[in-house]
Amino acid sequence: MQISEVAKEFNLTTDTLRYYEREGLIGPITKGKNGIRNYTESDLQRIQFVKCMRDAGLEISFLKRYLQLFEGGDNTIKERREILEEQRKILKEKLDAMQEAYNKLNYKIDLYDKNILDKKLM
Amino acid sequence: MQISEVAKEFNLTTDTLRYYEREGLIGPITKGKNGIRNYTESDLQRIQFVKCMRDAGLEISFLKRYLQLFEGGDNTIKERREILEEQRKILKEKLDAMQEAYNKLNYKIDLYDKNILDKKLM
DNA sequence: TATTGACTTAGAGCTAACTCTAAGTGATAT
DNA sequence: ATATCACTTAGAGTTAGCTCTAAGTCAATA
Repeated sequence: MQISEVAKEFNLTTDTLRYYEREGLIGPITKGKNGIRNYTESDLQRIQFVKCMRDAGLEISFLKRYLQLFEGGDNTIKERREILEEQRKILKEKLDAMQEAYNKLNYKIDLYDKNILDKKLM
Repeated sequence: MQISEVAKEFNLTTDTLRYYEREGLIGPITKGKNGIRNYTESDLQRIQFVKCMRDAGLEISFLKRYLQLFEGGDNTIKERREILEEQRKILKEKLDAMQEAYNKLNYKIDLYDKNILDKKLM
């Protein structure tokens, strides 16, 4: 599969895909003798994972470290687990903060609908 | 209330508080004749709102626009409601993406705990 | 054969949101 | 009186994560 198709499939730009590769999040993608990237099924699986985690706001540096450990084989399992747990904790905190803001927005919109705005509160 | 106390209370830096003021998210904070900022109760309420929304990832440009409309009085109510709704939608999408990643992390950690790792999956 | 269009590279540029620096003021503690 | 400390300003610097530019290759179509 060619880079533009992959980009389309995952709603990324080709620049971003090459950038992720440079950063070591994916690949290196094998190239035909014309130098053109050809993405395999397992490349796509990896991109899917990266995309999901990036959409949730996980940092590239974390993903890079985790995926490098993954390449490192079974003796990295313990550390991998730790990293995942640490990221889960960070994610949970963000989720809670966002849920709080979401509730607040809902409440506010409700006040607008009921026309009972307190002029002192934003 | 003095800037450093406010910073402590909301877990922000004094730099950030002055930055928010420059950007028009809060204030202008009134100053004593020595030029030192003195935050009022209503300044704190506003900072609380801004902090909550920023923690959820809402952009400064949105907050600025919303709060300026707020200053504009009752004839901005319609537009304010629209902005809130637009931001709620964006927030909902992010929340969903994060929930998905969170579930995936939970699942993965579970696999690590049960020692049933598929070597092909990250 | 000429041009179009997708691909390649290295590296520069951009944006949001801070964060820091330098130079200065003014009140309090020794 | 001198030093310390929190505050002030304008403006420069930083970071993450892209995003764009320029120059070039190659295959397919007019």
